[in-house]
Amino acid sequence: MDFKKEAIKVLKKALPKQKDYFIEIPKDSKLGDVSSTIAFVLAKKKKKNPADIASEIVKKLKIEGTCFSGVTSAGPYINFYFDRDAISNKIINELLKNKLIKKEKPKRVLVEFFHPNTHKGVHIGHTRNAVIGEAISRILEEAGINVIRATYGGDIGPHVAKCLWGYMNLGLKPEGDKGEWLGAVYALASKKINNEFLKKQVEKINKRLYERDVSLMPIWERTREWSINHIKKVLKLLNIKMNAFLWESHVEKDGLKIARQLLKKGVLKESDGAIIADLTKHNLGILVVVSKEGLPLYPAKDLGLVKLEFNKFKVTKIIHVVGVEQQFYFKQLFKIFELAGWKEWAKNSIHVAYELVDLKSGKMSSRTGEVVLFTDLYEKMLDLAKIEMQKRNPEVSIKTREKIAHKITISAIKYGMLSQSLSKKILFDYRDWLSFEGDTGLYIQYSYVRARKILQKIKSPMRQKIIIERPVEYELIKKMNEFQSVFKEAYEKLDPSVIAHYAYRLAFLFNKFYEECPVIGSEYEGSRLKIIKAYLNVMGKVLHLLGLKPMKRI
RNA sequence: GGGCCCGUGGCGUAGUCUGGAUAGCGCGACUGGCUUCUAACCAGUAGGUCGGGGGUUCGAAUCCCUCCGGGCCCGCCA
Repeated sequence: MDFKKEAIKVLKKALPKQKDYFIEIPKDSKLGDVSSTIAFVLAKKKKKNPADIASEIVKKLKIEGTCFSGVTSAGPYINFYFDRDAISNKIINELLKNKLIKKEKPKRVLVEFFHPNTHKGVHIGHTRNAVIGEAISRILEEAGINVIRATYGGDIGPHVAKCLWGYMNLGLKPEGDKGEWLGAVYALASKKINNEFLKKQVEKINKRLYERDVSLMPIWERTREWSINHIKKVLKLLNIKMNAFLWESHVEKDGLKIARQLLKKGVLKESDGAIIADLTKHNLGILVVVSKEGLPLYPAKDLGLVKLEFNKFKVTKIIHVVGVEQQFYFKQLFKIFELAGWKEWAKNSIHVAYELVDLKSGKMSSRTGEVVLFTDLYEKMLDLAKIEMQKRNPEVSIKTREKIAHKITISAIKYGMLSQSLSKKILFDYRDWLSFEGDTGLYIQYSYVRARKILQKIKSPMRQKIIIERPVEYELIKKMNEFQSVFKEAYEKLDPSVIAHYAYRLAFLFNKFYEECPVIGSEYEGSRLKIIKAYLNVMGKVLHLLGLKPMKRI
């Protein structure tokens, strides 16, 4: 139900010639459900007092037969009021049909996200990326799009060479999760490799990797597998199901070939023995594609990747969820697509940029080991959730408690990563994250569980009509009515934080409703039951879009 | 030198695209509310030059200009 359109219909009859009716939704329902500031504009033209104009307009407005029950002028503002019961019935009935979103024509889109490298740890920066990517995937799916989830990681190159150097020379023994342990080896090796002699050794290993030196392959394959297992473990904990794992080692050869072809075609050129893209004409500087050693750099690999992604997966669009620090790089890359004559690929490659997760001490660095690993955060939060569960619900079996604690933890991590705007850095602090109070994932889940519990306990049939007894009921219904426009905004911007912010406002109003409006045994039981059902529909959808599993109990 | 982003109470953050009626919210502090649908909740109090200055406008946190502070990117990492 679009409130603004309803108000425009009424205004149009009295003022047919206007292009814009300056409609807005007042923050405070006391000031109306919809309002117009058109009097300001007309006052200026006619050189009259806006308040007088507003009251003149109001006299001309006819609301009989519309969904409005009143319209008044408050100074220069024209405020429309609904018949709360009637409009609430209309909204709730719409929401109960559960067709909340209009589906688009089916299309195939590839969302590329997460991007952990092998031979390095999976840290909370990767986690933000993964959670954003998954939420974007779900938003697209909700709109009717067929989504391919893919992750693309570096399993070859200097960082792998360093790690392998450490593995072969530092005499360390694998312990615990071997993939995670490799991350530590990488950090230690980075510290040790501090002179030209050792750097040369690492360079040699790197070269042998690209040459697929048979003496190095078993060790590379084995360690790579450890990392991939760890990466899959993290994805499982986050409940993310990837359709494709793409690795640099799969695309680097083809990428190199393409780079050489583009060199021949004159799209790329040679400089100091390297192959570069000279984009200075386009104000995009210079990008080195192949090193003077003849090794494919990141851009070359991306050339191979884009071909694989568009051709193999038959998608019309690729969304790259990658940190904002690579924004300039993606502009360069997409420009190369254009210059190479791949117009469709250039047009349909999108970079969704988000800010990084930093520590209070500064940037995270796998190289120095200055990172918060995903598993560290997860385990600390899980322990806390378990302790709280034990305090609150000691009667519940340990097994059930553990399951619930896991869900609480994942909800908190995901919501925490999503509720901040994409353009804002997350300054990670354990004190903030080790709390399940206030604006957290648990708050959202808690409101949902409360709604569910009431529903379970009610046996009486649903009353046919909504009766608004308390203002909060009306506020909650209006908030639920916003879902479609909120979804549309998130979809158009490819920004899940829009949904997360909405989730909090919605849960906030529900908790208030819960506090103020007894349901079971109340004379409004039937009406409120319907509100709760609608809430479960809307919040259920919202939780899903955020990648959260709706909880049955806490 | 070129480009991008951020700056809102002690801390964190929404609102900025699309200007509108007293700038929302969380944490922290203080106060009150569980024999009542689970209080990881709710209500209330204190706390704000919306980084500074100029401009546009009937009206600016929001648009434009400028300055300040912080972060990121720009030839052989990814």
